[in-house]
Amino acid sequence: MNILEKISQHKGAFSKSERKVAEVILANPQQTIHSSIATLAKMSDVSEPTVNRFCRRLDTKGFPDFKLHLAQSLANGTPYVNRHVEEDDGPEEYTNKIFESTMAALEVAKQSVDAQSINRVVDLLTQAKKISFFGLGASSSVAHDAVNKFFRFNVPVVYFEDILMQRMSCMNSSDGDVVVLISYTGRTKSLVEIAHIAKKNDATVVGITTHNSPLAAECNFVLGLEVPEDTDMYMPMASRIAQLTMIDILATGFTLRRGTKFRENLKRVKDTLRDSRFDRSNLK
Amino acid sequence: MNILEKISQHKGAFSKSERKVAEVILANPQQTIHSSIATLAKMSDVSEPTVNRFCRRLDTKGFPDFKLHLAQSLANGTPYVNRHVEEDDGPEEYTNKIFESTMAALEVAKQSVDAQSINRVVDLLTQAKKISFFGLGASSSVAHDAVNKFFRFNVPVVYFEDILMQRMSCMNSSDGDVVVLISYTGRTKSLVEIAHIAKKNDATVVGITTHNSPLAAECNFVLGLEVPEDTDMYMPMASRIAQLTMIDILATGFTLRRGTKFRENLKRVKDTLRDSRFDRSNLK
DNA sequence: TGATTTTATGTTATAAAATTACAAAAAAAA
DNA sequence: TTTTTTTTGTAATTTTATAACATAAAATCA
Repeated sequence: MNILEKISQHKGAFSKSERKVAEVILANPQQTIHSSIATLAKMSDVSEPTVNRFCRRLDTKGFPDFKLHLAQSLANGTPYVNRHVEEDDGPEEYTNKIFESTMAALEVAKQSVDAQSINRVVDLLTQAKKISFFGLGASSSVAHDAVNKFFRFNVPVVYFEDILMQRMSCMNSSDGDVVVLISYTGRTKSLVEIAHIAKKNDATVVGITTHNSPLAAECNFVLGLEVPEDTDMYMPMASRIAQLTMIDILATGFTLRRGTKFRENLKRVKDTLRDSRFDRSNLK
Repeated sequence: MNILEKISQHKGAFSKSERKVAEVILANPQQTIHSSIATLAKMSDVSEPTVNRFCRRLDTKGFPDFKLHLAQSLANGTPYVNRHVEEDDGPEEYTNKIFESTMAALEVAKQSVDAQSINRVVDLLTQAKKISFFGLGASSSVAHDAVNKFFRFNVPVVYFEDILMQRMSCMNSSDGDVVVLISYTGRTKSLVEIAHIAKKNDATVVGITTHNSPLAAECNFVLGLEVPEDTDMYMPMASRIAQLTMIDILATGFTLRRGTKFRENLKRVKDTLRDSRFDRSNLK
């Protein structure tokens, strides 16, 4: 948990002197981690023990421990300050900001994920007769990517872009089939309908979506993903990336479950690509 | 710069006792940041000043400063230790490892990227008569995603999965057309051929790939992306994510270049989706 | 309101931690 | 082997952080 955020949230609960300390730290966090307790006390115009008490109120063991937490918060890809792209950012700025906000989003997504559910879904997938991946809009390419991964495993995988095809496919599904539905908002009507159809036909429906969404309600299993999305750009960005990471996790879980021999098989699948590529030796 | 990496690189230059310290730190970095110099000295079986000298050799001001650096390295998504998925990892472990290695890969990719080239490519894209996105295998879904983004901008965008269609499309391209080719290795033969064809027909060819690859050699502009890929799993993972981030960057650059009015238009595009979704109000 | 209790803050003292200065030991060079 | 250089440790000093106590401010209650 980012300690800078913690400070600003906690602000109301501080005493007058503690608030002085908080303000100084928030104003120059970078300088704080290189200061001694005496320096910080002087800067905040309070006594040294007050600074110490301030640190303890934030559940740290004391000033040195507090500095450690602070240092980590500052290092942590998740910068406290707003890293949204702004109107007059140059290429350097927006490139860095997008990388950073993507990493920050992954960090948040990581926290929101539940390993137990993942484990159960991996179970399902390894036993599935047929696996379908459907998504619409930005999530369509995620489904596309999922097929690309899972078809290597020599399981029947299905993917359609067309909603009618998706519908028909679900209509034909049956017990033992797994349908994975991908949606950031979980509010895409036709996807919710598909979930309903698939469930009626005894398929197991897995949703990669937000908790408490209509889609989540229709699914047998939900892999919740909470991702902060920068809406200034009116495009889905971080959400897709988190979804793809989830696909990676499922695929990895799948291969682990199947054991070593299976992995050798994967290597062979990969090696068949060799002929389609230029040799590494004749590179330069 | 990650201090843990620095330690292991620097290892040859350490003296015998210093190496002892290095080993103890590398073995339990998390514990180190919560230890005093005395504890660490005892653990390493050296004297306290030796630990202090060790810290200074790594260009830190002393032990406390060293701990700060270490804390930051540990916080920093890029963990030094091998975060590859192992045979007997449980769901909790592999989930966290995949998130972390993805973030680490993005950090590396971020360093490898050149804002100048991005700026030039954004220029090209805003002026293009037609934009094509092609990729094969795992990069195919990246191209798919790119179309999904760029078609919103009301520019003619083209995307085919089929290599023959890709070829024909490039054959028909001409001056003012931009062809974006996506490949992690940059060694996929048919993609290199396509690059050649497109260039011959006066299209501008942009490659999202590794520097020094056959594909890069064929392109007019290269957006280099160096991504560490965990090859244990025999599947592309981090590379796609970095490529997608690059697409986000290009799309963002594009909208920024076009100005505010254009962005209002984007909002309208997004708002047309509203009817296809369940209202947020009738959620629960 | 004034008395009393609680809470917040500072002062002084103490302990812990880190660093410096110097000396001894080990290793390398002559 | 002797001399020089480098490495390491011991002891002293300084810096830093915390504990214990005291005072001041605020809040509660009669």
